[in-house]
Amino acid sequence: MLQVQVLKNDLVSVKKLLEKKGFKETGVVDEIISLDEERKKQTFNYDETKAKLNAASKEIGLLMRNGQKDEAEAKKKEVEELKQSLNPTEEKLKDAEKKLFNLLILLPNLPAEIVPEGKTPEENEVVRTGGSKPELYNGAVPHWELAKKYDLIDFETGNKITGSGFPVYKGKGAKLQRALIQYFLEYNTQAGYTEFLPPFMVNEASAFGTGQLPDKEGQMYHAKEDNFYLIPTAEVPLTNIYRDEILQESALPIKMTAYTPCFRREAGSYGKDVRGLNRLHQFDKVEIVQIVQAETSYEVLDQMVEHVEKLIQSLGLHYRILRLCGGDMSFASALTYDFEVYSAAQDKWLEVSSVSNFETFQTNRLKMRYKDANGKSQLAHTLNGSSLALPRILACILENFQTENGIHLPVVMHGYFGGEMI
RNA sequence: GGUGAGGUGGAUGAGUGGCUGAAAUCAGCAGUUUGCUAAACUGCCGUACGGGUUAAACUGUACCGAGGGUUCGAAUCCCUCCCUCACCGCCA
Repeated sequence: MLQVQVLKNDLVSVKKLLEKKGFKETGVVDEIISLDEERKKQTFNYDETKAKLNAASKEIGLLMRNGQKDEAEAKKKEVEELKQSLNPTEEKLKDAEKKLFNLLILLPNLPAEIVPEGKTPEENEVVRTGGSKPELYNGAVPHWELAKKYDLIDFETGNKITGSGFPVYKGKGAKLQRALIQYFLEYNTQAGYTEFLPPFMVNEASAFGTGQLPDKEGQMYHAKEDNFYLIPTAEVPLTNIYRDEILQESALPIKMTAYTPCFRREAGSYGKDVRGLNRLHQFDKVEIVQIVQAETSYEVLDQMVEHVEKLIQSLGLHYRILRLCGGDMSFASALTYDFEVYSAAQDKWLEVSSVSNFETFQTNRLKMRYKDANGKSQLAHTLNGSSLALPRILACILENFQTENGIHLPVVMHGYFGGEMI
């Protein structure tokens, strides 16, 4: 959620930035500003009347104690009139506040200056490419066939017990998945991230805090009876750990990592790249989250990008890093880098990580602040990234390292997996 | 699921209608004192939104789990909901 003050400071640039993000109804911004004026005006009226009322009540108390009953009764009549005038003011105030809030939550975060213009994924900017493109042998096949051949993943059974997009990992497939999670967590904790194992369901306030609600309402699984949401990413429970808190500046940066399964309904994307592990309703992911001072967040973003890049490099995968264009970025993000890994048998780039700076967009909702050097509390910045999402990494490992004799795993995984080949 | 007890500032915890934005203690911050550490003493020490100011000072309102209600006046009384703890039942 943006701060009204930010909108007021530079109305023209804010509108331009919103348009860059693909938000067209910039008239909303004008409405917000006038509603804020109304809010202030009514706040003033309300407070003033309330002050008079409070003073009168105090007097009544005094009069009563002195036994001046008649005077007290007269005062009560006066108060009655004041109260009458308070009601409409209070209503106007509440109304303005509510309208203001409802409009504010519609606005996406403003994109950073270096975010490229554009509306579609094709307009994302390739920052750099790394690793080398694998040479496949003649009989190479896509990962879903390899999964079947080596009995690693059973999509049909997942279909039976739940539905499509809920694969069953089996034998060495399950073990490799576990080994990858273990490796990723280890890699993150060695870089100073504290490991967490958070709840996989969150309440409404948490889902709102990180921006999933109301923007992604239909994309989360919802347990209606308890009003809990299955997490679409560990970002939600992790970031919410510090909701409603004022942190000491010395406690920053806070660095967290967690493995969780992620649940996404993926409504509206049926039939699109859903083959095999490409797009699932439940998948595993190791996430990193940082809470930092405002001044350092872009530096930290670069560090996180580098952190993820090295992890992908260590797996020997061919990858590229994209700076997302305004139209392809998520609602809450100010700057996002996507990592895509080359899936050799599919001849496709698959997104395996998304690293973003949210600036104060989340912390404004979360009321997550810190006391700066002057003792003033200000909103912290939050960042997060995948490190890494499992299924597509698994798909690429299977495809890119397949040989006639089996799948030759990346060296770094040998120890974690307890073997070199599948 | 049943019964009982509770939800107060960073923590512990007092407070059953006005003198309570809230005692006290601890933690924290600043200072004084004493070779150092420690201790003692003094002061400060919630948040949000307004007014005010160059900035402060100062000042108004709201907030004692959440939302309603009673009252001139509510942390305090009433209602609804949420949560926590203890015991019982069920159970990984």
